[in-house]
Amino acid sequence: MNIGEIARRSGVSRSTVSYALSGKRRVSKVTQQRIQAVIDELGYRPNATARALKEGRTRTIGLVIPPAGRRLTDMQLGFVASVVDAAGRADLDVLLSPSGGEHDRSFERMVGGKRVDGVVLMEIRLEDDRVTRLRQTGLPFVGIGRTHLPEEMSWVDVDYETLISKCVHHLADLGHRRIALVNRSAELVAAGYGPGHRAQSGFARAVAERGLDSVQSCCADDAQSGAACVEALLGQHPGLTAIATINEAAMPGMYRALEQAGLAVPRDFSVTGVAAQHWAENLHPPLTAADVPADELGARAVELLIQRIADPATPHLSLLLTPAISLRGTTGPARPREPGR
Amino acid sequence: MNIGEIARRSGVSRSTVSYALSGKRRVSKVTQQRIQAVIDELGYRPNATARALKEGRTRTIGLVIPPAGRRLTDMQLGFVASVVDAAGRADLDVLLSPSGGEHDRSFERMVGGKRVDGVVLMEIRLEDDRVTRLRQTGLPFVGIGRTHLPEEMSWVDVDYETLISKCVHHLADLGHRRIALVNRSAELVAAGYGPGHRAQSGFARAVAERGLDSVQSCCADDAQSGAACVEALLGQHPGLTAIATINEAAMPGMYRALEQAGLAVPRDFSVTGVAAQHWAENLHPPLTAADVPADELGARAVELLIQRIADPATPHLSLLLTPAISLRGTTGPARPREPGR
DNA sequence: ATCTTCAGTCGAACCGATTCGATATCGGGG
DNA sequence: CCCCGATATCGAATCGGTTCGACTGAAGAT
Repeated sequence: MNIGEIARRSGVSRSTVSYALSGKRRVSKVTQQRIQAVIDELGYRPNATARALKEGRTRTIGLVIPPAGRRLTDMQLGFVASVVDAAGRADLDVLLSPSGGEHDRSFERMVGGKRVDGVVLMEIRLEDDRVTRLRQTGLPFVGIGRTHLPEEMSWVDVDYETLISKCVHHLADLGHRRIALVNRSAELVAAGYGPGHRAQSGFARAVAERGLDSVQSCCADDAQSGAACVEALLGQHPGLTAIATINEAAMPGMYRALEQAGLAVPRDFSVTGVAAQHWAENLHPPLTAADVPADELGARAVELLIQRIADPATPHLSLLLTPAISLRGTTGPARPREPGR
Repeated sequence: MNIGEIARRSGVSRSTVSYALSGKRRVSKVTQQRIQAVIDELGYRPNATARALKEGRTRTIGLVIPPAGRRLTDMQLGFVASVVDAAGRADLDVLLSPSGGEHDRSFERMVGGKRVDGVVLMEIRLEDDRVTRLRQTGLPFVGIGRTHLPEEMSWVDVDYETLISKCVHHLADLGHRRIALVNRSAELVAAGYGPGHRAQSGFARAVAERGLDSVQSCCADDAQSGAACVEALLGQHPGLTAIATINEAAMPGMYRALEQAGLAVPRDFSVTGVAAQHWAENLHPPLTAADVPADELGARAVELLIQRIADPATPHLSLLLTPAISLRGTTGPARPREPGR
């Protein structure tokens, strides 16, 4: 059933039906009603594909998420949920593409085939092939995250560098002298994952400023790895009294390892870092952390994208958030660990 | 840049370019190469929308997820991830629609506008408007979950009824005489959410068979509610020694409440239920539970859907999984609770 | 030399909408 | 009575592909 069928049954031309539907030209009241009656009777809905072809836009945005296999972190889930939600509010559909670096088929279908009007890109690397490709096609896009040349794109991001630095200063203020950074996985950091690198440099800067002893450590995105990582850190660095981390998924395991080592948080050991607000609040005990408002970021990314789609010539905009650290009681004054603990 | 541009630059007709690309008719070697050279030079990719219009299929499937606002459970995330993954392997794109009951705009766009070749429906209710609508349009669909008339649709599902019954029997075998079911949220159950109802009836059946005392309780999908729920249960039912639950998100809170009540699991209190395998394993302590293979279910749903898309006349197929209970040590012999605990 | 066959290519129709210019009809003004 | 303008509607072109039937020319058969 198509617009021609409606036209025939209403005894008018296809263009009249189209105008009746869109209201872009006047249609007489009787005709309008006759057409509407037929439409209601048959339950007609215009074919979105045909409309997209003619109009040159699909009313769909692409959302590029990390590739299959890895589970999304709570923060990433927050991004996805809020992007989908914000898109829905703007009557845009969302096409999902799980794709990492090199030309993924689904990414290429989406971008090359012009299936979407714009793209929200997650988990951006300092050098990112997908950004290159998007720029080359001229398709509007917005990053949740940014490359090493942030002026040349639109993005929203969390200032991991400053935040981790703040965490370190907070710990130093409490008297901690030896602090570890627990980063995301080694592969991710090696691949140039932005937050991983920026956390490293913020951490390095702050420990230098405060003259602290420090350890950097990478950890896969799951609880077991988190536990193993902390266990190793405790064993190898007896003077360690605090951890700052950006690895959400590892946090529960980190707590567990501390508990098993007989270290109470925050009495014997302090933990802080950066996490989605929802995640930090729901950990047990709730984590003192810089609360990333994932929901807001995703919505903002969509706003920027909609703007770029409307006018691709608009200058690049960006939004760098530096949320405050919420004190929830997982950090406390430094207290030397007893040997063996 | 379109196929006409390629044709002009290669000095052939548009149809020849099309045939060169699709291989559906022979094209001479020289022409083939000339066309390919132009395509490579310009980086041409056929427009997916135009192709979809002509072919009458979009090579896209819709995935209907629970509406915005509620966070997805780990199991639901597993479904989403595996559906997206399986679709990608079949070179299908995934269009996301967060929509619950009554005519959501995004659902209507997707289904009414024929934006997809088929739909995977999550979180199905016993009576489900979306199923009605899909059936009416004739669009192929597969449910992850089923209505109260399962013969009339294709679906994959977990046999919550049997599984919860097994959990109860397992607890009864260990000597527990008073058992609570912690269900999903009251609103969800009231709305006719399938697993909620089936868990209720499986529970009721099993406690009747074993002549047990029982309590049924609903609980919102988050840790805090889980804690509150268990606290209330412990207070109101001193004889309670075990819980069976299907509420993943509440589990961490349930553990916490037990701990705070001074009850050790499994020494003083037993917990079991149904959860995504990954989730049960990663809880601390790991939960004795019927392990739902969420990844497999999603993939199977896509397989069924692909089949229905290829031949919509094919009889309905379904897959009801009843995974075994993995003993991970959160259930043990019943032991009377001391008063006040 | 004529007829067949076949490989290779072209032109046109089509998918289902939107949109522009043209046309028909009608009432009112001169 | 004729002309004008407004209103309502129509027909055709268009978006960018795919596909079918027809056409061309050269090779092979008779």
